[in-house]
Order: sequence, then C-alpha cells, then structure tokens
Amino acid sequence: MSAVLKIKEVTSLAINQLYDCQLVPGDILVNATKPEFEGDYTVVLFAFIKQLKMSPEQLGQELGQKILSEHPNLFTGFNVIKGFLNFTLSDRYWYAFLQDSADKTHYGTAEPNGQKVMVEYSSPNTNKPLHLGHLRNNFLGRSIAEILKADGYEVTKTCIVNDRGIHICKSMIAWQWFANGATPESTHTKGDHFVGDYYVKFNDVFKQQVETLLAAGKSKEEAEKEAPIMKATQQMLLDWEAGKPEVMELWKKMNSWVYAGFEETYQRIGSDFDKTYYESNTYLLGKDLVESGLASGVFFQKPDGSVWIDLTGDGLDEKLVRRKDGTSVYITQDIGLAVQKQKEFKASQSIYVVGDEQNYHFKVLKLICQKLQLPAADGIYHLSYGMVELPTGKMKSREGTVVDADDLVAEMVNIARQKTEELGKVKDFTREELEELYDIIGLGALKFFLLRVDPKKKMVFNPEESIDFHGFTGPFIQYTHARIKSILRKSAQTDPGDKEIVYTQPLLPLEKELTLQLEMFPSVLQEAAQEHDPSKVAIYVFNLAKTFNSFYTEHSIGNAENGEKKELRLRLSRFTAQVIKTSMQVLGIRVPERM
RNA sequence: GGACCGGUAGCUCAGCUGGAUAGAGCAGCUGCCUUCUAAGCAGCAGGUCAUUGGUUCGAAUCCAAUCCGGUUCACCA
Repeated sequence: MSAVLKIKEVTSLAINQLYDCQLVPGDILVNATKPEFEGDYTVVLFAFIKQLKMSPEQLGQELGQKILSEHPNLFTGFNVIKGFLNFTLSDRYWYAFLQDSADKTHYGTAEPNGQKVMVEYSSPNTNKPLHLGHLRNNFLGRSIAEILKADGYEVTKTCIVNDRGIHICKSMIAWQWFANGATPESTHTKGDHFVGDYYVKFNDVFKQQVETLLAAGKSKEEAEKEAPIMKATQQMLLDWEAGKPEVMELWKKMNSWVYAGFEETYQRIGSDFDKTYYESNTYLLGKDLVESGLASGVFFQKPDGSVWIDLTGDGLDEKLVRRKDGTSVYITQDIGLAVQKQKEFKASQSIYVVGDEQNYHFKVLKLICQKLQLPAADGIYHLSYGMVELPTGKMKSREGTVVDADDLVAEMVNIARQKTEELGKVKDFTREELEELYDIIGLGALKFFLLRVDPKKKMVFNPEESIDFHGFTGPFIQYTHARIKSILRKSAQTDPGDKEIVYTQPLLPLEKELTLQLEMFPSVLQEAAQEHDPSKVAIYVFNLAKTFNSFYTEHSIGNAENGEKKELRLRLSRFTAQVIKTSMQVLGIRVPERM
C-alpha cells in the first residue's frame, strides 16, 4: 500500500475513534508537504472543523499525537500549521520500502485482472501519407495500450483502414489518366507517397477544370458536378461497387502500394496491430441492426423511406441511420463493427483513439448502442485528442503546410545524429549501434513531445524551431538513464547488489525526495490508466529524472562517504533507472545504455 | 443559433474531486566540467490565472454572465 493511502487510512481511523465519526479513507485529503514546511505529507483538516466544532490547531494536535503514538514505525514527527497537519515519515518506513521494491523488475505494474480491453487507433486513409496528426494518434494509441497492459488488462490493438469510397477513386482516376503506368518501384517513391501524389494531382486537375467551366458561364455547383475528372471518378465508384474486374484490380494494386508504405512507417514508429479491419469489408455491417432497431421501435422511418433515430430527448438531434435508397451511413457501419468486435474479442472496454472533431459522432454512437441495448455499449470510450496545429493555425494539405510523418521522423533522427556527433561521447560505437542510438533519441524526442501534453488539448508544433533535446524532453530522460547506467557499470565490481543491508544512517533530503518519488510510481501508472492519459506518466518521469540529476550533482554515488551510503545510493540509482525504463516503455520510448 | 472544448509567464505546457507564497521547460541573464556522462546542476528575472459578479474560513480550481478562439450539429467518411 502506498504511503498516501496508509496515511488516509490511519487518519480516518483516528478521527473516527476520537470523535465518533464514520469517515472512510477517501474522505481524507493528503498532499505532499510544500518544501517550505517541515514534513513529507500533509493532511488538510479544514474539511472537518465545522463538523467537529473545534479549532484546526486543536484537532491537528490531538490527531497528530494519537497517530504518532500508535504508529511509531511509520512516523517520526508532526507539526500543525493553521489547518495543515504535516507528518514526517520515518526512515525505517522508507528503508523497508526500498528493501522490498527497489529490485523488482516489474515494480509499478499490476497483476493481470482478467479483463479485456480493445484499443482502436491509427485508422488511416489509403489516399494520403501519414502526417503529424496521425503521429499523435499512433503514439497515443500505442501508449494507452501499454499503460493498460501495465495496469493488468489484456489488450487487443485494432486498426480500421479507410480503403473505399469516392476519395480513393480520385487517386485511381488520376493515376489512370496521368501516370503512364508509373509505379513506386519505377519512380523510387514510397508507396503511400506515390498514391498520395495522385490524390493531389486529382485536386489540381479538378480545380483547373472547374475554373474552365466557370469561365464558360457555369455556376459553381454545375462546374463541380460536370468537371470531366469528377464525372469519371463518380463512374469509377459505381464500377467499384459493381465489382468491375479492372477497377477492382487497379484498386487492389494501388492499395498494396499504400500498405507497403504504411508498413514501413509503422515499423519505424513502432505501431502494430493485433487485428486490422478494412472498410471495404465492414461497410455493409449494421444493416441487420437497422431492421431490428425498427422492430423494437428504437428507430423510425420517414415517409421517404429513410430511417432515423430521435435523440432530441438526450439533447441531441435526429440522426440518420439508413438513407432513403437503402444504403447505410458511417455511423451504421460503426455500430455494426462494434458488434462484430464484441463477438470476436468480448472486451469489457473498447477505446477509440480518434480526433476531437468526432466527439459528437462518438457520443451518438454510444447512445445508439445503449438504446439498442448492445452488450458493447457501456464499454465504448472515445479517447479524444486535439489537433496538432502550426503557429500559423491548422495544417492544410491544399496549402502545403502538412507536416509529413516520414519527413519529420527522418529530421528528428538526423538532429539526433548531429547532436550526438557534436558531443562525441560514443565514438567507439559501431555503425549499427550508432544508427540504433539515433533512432532511439530522435524518435524518443518526437514521441515525448507529442505525449507530454494532455491528449484532449490541442497543441502547437513549430517546425521552425525543431523539437528540443533539453529540459522537459525525451532525450533529457534518456540521458539520465544512460548516466545512471554508466555509474552502475563503473561500480559493478564493488556493488553489493540487492542483498539485505541494515540501514542506520538518516536519509539525506535528496535521497529521501528520490525515494518518495519512486514510491509514487505505481499510483501514477494506475491514474494514467484510469484517465487514459499518458501525459501523467510523461510528467512524472520528467520530475523523477530531474530529482535524480539533483541528487547526482549533490552526492557522490560510486565514491560515497561510506559503505552504507554507497550501497543505498547504488540501490536508489538502479531503482530510478528501472522506473525510468518502465515509464518510457509504456510511452513507447526506448532508453539507451549510453548516449 | 444549439451543443461541446479551450483561454495560466514572451513562447510551449503543468496545476482544475476548492487548501499554505500559482509551477516546469524553452527563450533571456549569472555562476559551475583536474572526481561517477555539462543532452547536466545551482541561481536571477518574468503572472490582473480572459473579464465581471457570486458561493465560503479559503477560488486558477465550483456557479452565473460576458468577451475571445476552436470543433460540431450532412442522405460525407
């Protein structure tokens, strides 16, 4: 049990005994004591003084006395300032914690809880390459999956690929008209970029044709409808839906190029999936649900034959679930897919990592599933994240301001290489070791940058100033890890390891602060899992690394003043390295042994 | 217009189940490499927590109104 929980427990018990109350540990507010006061943890007493009709000072004194006398192993002292009861925990308590936990490989992670959870993330379009926004999605999805694993869940990662529809036909037509049979191989272009270029080509040509028609006196609407390239694209969509062989063949060929490109990027950034769904296979799902929904009265039909659900009672609007021509809409297939996934995986929770522009969509999706009384309904959770914007505003592909994922990764790795060469600390590395190190640092900087902020908030990326390698960054934490590993290597011969040692000397302030932070780790992981928020881990591990660096500067580790201190500090160092590694691992970031 | 999200230092962000003097990083300015990795450490400076009112022992945090920015409310996906 964590120290904070322990304090809540003994405090609630003491109040109940002294004043005949019925408090539970959750009623007690415990904070870390502010550095300017003496103590480790603070119980805030204001909440009780009205009920108990006594002054906060008196309550604090009585409570402190009782708790101190009953738990001499846990506390060594207390003080009361205004309504704050500050406790100092005993070194004995912290030493016992270190003996118990410092050398556990899986410290911080929970035992399997038998529950399954699905995480759907990435969800790309096959007509454009991945950009910075996708990176945030991928890193978040991957990280939340790892965090949930660490919290004891069995996690299945899924991906739904948007591989059909009018937008796909646009790149197909453009390729037919303009490519002269060119392929990614013949042009030495990555497959997803190759296809993406034809999507751009479509838009260029379309725009020209529209302008020509406008000049000829057509209205904007007419022009957009009658542009030859658009008409050809509409026809191709019909042919695709009819399963026309040459269209299907082209579609498959171009998709295979895109998938090869995606696969390369996914490998690079460390995304993987247990199951990939394709919309071309799932877009017809959910049709039977419309029928049963009509039968049960959850849906209703309008005179023109279209089918709707009335959500006005829930403060929303009416929502279409089947067009008058009988075809289904986006939300219908999402409902169908939710049901299918539930059948396949029987997860208690289904997390969708999707941008916040779809907040309304997922609200509606969950509500409809609940009204249909589907078993998956209550487990639906939309992990909504904000846009990544540029200082000038939103990224726009038409204005060429989209930050390409592959380019950015390459740039980050390149910066990592430059900085590493400047510092010249790993000149003895082989070529392969160097390449790996650059990847670790470059990707680490990028991932940490995108994961350190609250997912639901939009964030700004400034391409002019490249992502930092100092301060609140991935490389700072990786550096701290490498530094610790260096010390441990140097002390390997004389390190007594994890054998039992009786500590007798008082913990110095920075030794204690480090210990306190290490002790918080399991509850941080738990909170990150509950709130679906990797930034909690990022902030924690940054503070841990900072504390270690202060500790490192203040105290000698390998050449400590005596054997006991040396053993203690080596143990704290090993422990810190371990917690840094685990924290970064759930963020999807590797840590180097040297850098 | 309705709904939802946001507004904290020059910039990027923490803090938001109400608690002590609002915290980091970057940028700026001072120091610190003849001892364990200076991708580091110590320090200085920088604030009307959008505005106004309310709730109370106490408000960046809760409530209301207002202002600003964003998203969304498609027989698109």
